[in-house]
Amino acid sequence: MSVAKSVRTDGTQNKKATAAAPNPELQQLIERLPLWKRPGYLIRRLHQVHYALFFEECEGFGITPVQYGLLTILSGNPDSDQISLAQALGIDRTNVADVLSRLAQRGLVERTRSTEDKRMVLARLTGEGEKLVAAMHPAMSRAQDRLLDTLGDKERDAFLATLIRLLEANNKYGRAALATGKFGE
Amino acid sequence: MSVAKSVRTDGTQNKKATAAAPNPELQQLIERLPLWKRPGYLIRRLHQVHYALFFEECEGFGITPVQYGLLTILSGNPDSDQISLAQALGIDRTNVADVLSRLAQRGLVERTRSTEDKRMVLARLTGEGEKLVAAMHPAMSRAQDRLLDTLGDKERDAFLATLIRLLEANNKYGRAALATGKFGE
DNA sequence: CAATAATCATCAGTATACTTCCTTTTATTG
DNA sequence: CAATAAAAGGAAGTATACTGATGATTATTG
Repeated sequence: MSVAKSVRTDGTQNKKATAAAPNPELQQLIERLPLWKRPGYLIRRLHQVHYALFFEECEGFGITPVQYGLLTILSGNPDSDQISLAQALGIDRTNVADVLSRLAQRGLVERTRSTEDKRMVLARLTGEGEKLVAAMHPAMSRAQDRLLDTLGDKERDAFLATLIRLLEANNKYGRAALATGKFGE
Repeated sequence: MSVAKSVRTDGTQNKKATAAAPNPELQQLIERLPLWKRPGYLIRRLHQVHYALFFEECEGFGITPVQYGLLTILSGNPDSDQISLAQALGIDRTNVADVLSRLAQRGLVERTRSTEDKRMVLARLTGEGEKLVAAMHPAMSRAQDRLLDTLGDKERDAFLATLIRLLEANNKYGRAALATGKFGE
């Protein structure tokens, strides 16, 4: 079986994070595997973990995290166009169209051409969509809580604050830039 | 009057927030928007930011973060089978096969059937693959650094420690569970 | 040793998430 | 006001990331 030998030195060496990694086996792994020193890798993994938790809690609803995010926005902002939705949700506009079409196919969302601007397609929840958002909320919420369950209050708050700070600092990157407009008013 | 109309009044540049006093505009946004209270949402966004930074730094190489991660593992562990790679990289085995086939198509990776166990397909870097890993490393490293650039040493270390702690606690979720035995021992 | 179980890979299918190119509609301007 | 630019959406294509089913090979066991 293949065994790791001298692994490439990773240029992204930050100082060893000793605060919270009690498992010595894992600690050793982190030292030897270059991937575990790359924040991008860690974030990708955590993203996957969230998906897994979400599906575990929300099993039976057949709704993905992104779909639920979109439904949430529509719940507070009916008749939104696709580009506004994309900016609010932080995904690409073509992706919004894809997600909307799946939701529409299931009768959770309606789409209409705007009469004021015939370029726009406006989306809103159906009655069924509203019901599903409400029914699913507790399960979604549990998934969110479980992700950070292992942290104490202080560490959890610090983690969330850092996440938000990083997003703010890097807002300009990617197509899915945050729109600091007036959703939610 | 559609909400969407008034939403697209962005263009507000975020000013850099200090640690003590975050951007009040953003704070307000977080209060208003339910999504910004969901850690899963924030992590998804940060994941996207990392991708954007990665592509900005690594433009011209035509390699994605996941592809580079796989190349990194192969660099230290030639002739690995796909399931071992999947566990080391934290992605699904079917996905590993997809990524490998793209890398093989570009001549960066070779695949052979194991003679010992004819079920296994073993992958290794070609000379070209090795060269690319080395050539790309500085750019990849810059992308990783830039993601956390805005943080001070202390906050960065705390953030990484929490990330690792969360991954450790939730390792069991999803197909892509970390294998703590295979590599790095 | 044959039947069964476990393992590894592959295939088909779904859902994000993005790029590039294109059409339609609206806004701008010479 | 006609020519042009900008904006919204759509279509096609690529790359992750997963589920479920299938087939081939190896390991186990009755």
